[in-house]
Amino acid sequence: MPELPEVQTIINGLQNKVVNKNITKIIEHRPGTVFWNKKEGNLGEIVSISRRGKYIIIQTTNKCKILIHLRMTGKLIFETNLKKVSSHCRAEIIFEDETKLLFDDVRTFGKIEIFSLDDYIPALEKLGSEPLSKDFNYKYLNKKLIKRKAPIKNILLDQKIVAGLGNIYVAEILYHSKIDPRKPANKLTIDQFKNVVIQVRSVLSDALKYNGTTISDYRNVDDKTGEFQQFLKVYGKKTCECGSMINKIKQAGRSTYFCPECQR
DNA sequence: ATTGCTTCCTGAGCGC
DNA sequence: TGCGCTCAGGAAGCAA
Repeated sequence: MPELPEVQTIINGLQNKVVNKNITKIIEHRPGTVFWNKKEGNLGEIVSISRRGKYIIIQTTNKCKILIHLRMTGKLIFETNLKKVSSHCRAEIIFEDETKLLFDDVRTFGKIEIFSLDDYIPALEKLGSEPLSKDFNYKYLNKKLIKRKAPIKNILLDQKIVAGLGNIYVAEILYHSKIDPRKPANKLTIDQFKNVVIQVRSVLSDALKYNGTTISDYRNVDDKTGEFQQFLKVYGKKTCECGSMINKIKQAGRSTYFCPECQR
């Protein structure tokens, strides 16, 4: 569910709400949600909140890193009433001033992991380049994809190549790039790589501007929806602006939407 | 090394 | 109304 723009919107919302707050405790309501990769204890105050791919990274004064992944249906909701609990509350991060962050997650795939600051975190090390950074350019794509025969759709979903894209944005990016999602990655031309890079940046920054996309579950820290769903061109659509029907197929077990006329 | 299949879990929406 | 089926934005783990 939450992809880069949604995760970034959540982080932006957290900045002026929880930075500098002292974490009293983390309550786990559902086993299998919170993992301590170090001795359980005081985390201290929140120093910074950042993002890598779809991971939220919270650093604290006690040399800890809290890694949060929302997976499909996870939400982080800031709540000033300590007693209030959401419908699928899996964990709570409680602050000294009696405010808290609710970790709500219907499908329970999301995780909160606590590490020491200098721990090696394999999940982060494996990630590919950040799509909005300068490292992500056509040369990088060309180098990474030259031997990849899998469909370009599958490759763009691979976090080891680009970190932060999910099913919705990949569909939109390939639509704007006018590329057939079934096309083998190594068959793209240099011009197409260049175009993909441009469209990745364009779609993600537009989505960020509109606080992400809400299809069903996604909410920001104030429990508000995003607005980018009104700008989607193919994902979940029946017809293309060109008049032809949008095709819906399965790729690697996930639904792919594309316009057979506009995307070649 | 790369690929694609399965799995984790709950809930919504559909047809009958 | 209710049952059973399919589907859902992610990614680790596994086998081929």
